[in-house]
Amino acid sequence: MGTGLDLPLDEVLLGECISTLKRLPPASVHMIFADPPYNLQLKGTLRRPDDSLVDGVDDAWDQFQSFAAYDAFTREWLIEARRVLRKDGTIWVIGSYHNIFRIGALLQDLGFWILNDVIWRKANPMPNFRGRRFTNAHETMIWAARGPESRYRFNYAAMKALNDDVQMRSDWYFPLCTGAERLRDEAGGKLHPTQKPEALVARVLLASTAPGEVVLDPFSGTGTTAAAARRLGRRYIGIEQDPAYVAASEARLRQVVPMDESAALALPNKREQPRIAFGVLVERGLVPAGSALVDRNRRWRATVGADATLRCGTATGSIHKVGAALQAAPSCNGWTFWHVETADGRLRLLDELRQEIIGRDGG
Amino acid sequence: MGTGLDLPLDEVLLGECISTLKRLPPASVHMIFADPPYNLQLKGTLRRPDDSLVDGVDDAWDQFQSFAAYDAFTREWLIEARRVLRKDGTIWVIGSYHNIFRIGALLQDLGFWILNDVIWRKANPMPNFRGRRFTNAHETMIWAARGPESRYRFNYAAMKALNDDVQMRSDWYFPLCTGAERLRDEAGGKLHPTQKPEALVARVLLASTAPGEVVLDPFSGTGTTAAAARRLGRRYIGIEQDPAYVAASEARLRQVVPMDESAALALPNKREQPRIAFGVLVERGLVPAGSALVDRNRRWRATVGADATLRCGTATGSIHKVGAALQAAPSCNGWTFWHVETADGRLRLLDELRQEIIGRDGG
DNA sequence: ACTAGAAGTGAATCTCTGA
DNA sequence: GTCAGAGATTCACTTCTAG
Repeated sequence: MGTGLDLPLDEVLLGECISTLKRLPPASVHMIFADPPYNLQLKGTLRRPDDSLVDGVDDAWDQFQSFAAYDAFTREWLIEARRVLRKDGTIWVIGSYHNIFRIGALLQDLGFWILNDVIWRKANPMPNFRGRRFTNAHETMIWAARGPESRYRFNYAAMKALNDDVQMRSDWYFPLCTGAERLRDEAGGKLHPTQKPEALVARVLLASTAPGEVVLDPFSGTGTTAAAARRLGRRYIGIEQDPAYVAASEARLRQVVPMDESAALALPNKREQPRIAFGVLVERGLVPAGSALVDRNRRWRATVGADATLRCGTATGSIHKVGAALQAAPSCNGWTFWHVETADGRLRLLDELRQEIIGRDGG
Repeated sequence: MGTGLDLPLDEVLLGECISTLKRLPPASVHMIFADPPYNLQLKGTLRRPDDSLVDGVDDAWDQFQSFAAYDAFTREWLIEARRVLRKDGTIWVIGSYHNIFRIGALLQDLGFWILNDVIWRKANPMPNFRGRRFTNAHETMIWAARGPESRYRFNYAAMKALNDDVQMRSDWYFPLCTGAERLRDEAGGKLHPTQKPEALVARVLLASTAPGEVVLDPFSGTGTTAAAARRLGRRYIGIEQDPAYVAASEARLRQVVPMDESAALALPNKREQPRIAFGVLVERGLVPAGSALVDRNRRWRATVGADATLRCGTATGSIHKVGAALQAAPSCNGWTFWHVETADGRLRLLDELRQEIIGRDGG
């Protein structure tokens, strides 16, 4: 056991992933974005949990050995990631067909609850040079909550806004990280083999974190997650075992200018807005006691009581209950069902009146 | 041990998947297409915002006690599938995030060699009605050879021809199986809860089989694989445990008219309409978060958020909504209303920037 | 006959707060 | 922990119905 750390913030920690994770306090980060090694066969740098090197091998038996070693490594860092994750936090893991199936199965085995798999469709993938397969034009990200009961964060309204007011789908289209964004080594080549586009990670952060929350990347690499977090006003912790990448990250992060707080703030979900009781509208005289509410088609007309209950025929109760009863529906959102009639005969939705109050004094 | 079968051709066999597979001779089929149970684990009922009921998959065949039970079942049918597959044959398995990771890991564990994962992007997926996740807009197909040394078939030229003479990518865009193609029960409802579009399976067959070769579907359902195979001049074997589905398949297959290969390759390849959201301009930095947009007369100035929402006074929302709110108009096309200011003080319409992106990579 | 609008539907792990 | 109640939530496409 190494020395435990208080939660270090806005740092890229130099160290091996699993042992460094073990030094972080439990239930301390809001979100984890992980881009783990894809496959031992390709890289040859995979280490067993005891830190011994796994040799590249290609016969069937050793193939199995390799998968087992990869699984052991994956299981161990995922266990630590789950420990470090707050109860209602989520994890994102990106991979390709070489490793993502093993990761997904282990996530499920360890109790994580998959929320979506999200496809990164590459605008400019590398072609298949030998013409023996389909162009490998995507990677897969798994988004999972800590468990099935987690009350995780999903910035639905922000994602919808980002997608021209229709729900964001599970397939995302982004170009590869190229050009000026790509970090270079001294020879002008790419510094890191798999640097991810910052825009991809930014959408992940925008979807599943709030400004000020803490994002952990256990395979930090060139610091893309940290850079996106810093730009969007999130706190970050990176873990990276290669000192050259840590140094490059730090240089990179010094160049990142955080955006204005107001720009980083996403459109709030309606559930997150302050709750206004219908009674407030009555008390403030926007809907006077004794006045009438009608539905969109003026099919029903209900009377408002001084205690903010509605009455329509035999139905009595909250705006929701009466709306549901009249339509014989299992439920009804009274805010978007009932209207007041203005002096000139137009209808105004209760929800509009509520929005005015929220806009005026924040509830 | 049941009685062994000679290879039955162009039949849908009535029987349970694993025991029926065991009766087929080894190394006898060229390709397997499998659409196994997804193990959805749906709990309650789900209603649309209009209170209508969603008809979920609640069939007994999709119920498993645990991941372990699902894995045991999967392992067993995959072992038999591998036995039945010819040495140079390939297998396709389709699934969603509920099951595909387990299937992929087991394929690897059993010695299959993954060639690609292919994404079926749905043109018209069911939305996420509660706004708690991304629209689940795709399913995943894994394509694997029997082993790493297999000399598998891949009809590279045919795929390229189908895709306007560029390499076929690993993300495919198809609509759901609806309308006249969808088999109906006596009440006019869907006969099978998960019938796949024949066009999807047809592309699979065109990619990885030759005319006259034998295609096996161990979860035949309504016989989509058989129908596609018959239409494309391949031989087929289906296995299906529900007699009603077997009967429906046979009626369906009688209607299928075989076509020749050149006609199949000349089929129109419906392309997706490129749709650019304003969020794409923000994410790619063409309109950076925190920057300002103005209208033609510079009467209004709005700030761009990281989620592509605009903010101008109390108005917040999409470029369209904020434009409408400021003008007190019922609607507004934000693309032709808002401008960015260039360094030299000129105005550039958002619509121009969008056209540049469309021209560059189709979004 | 044609068109506009309404109705229906698809592999879905689909809420959250406060008492 | 449970439970009641407030209240948030849909896209693309096909088929049907009314005019």
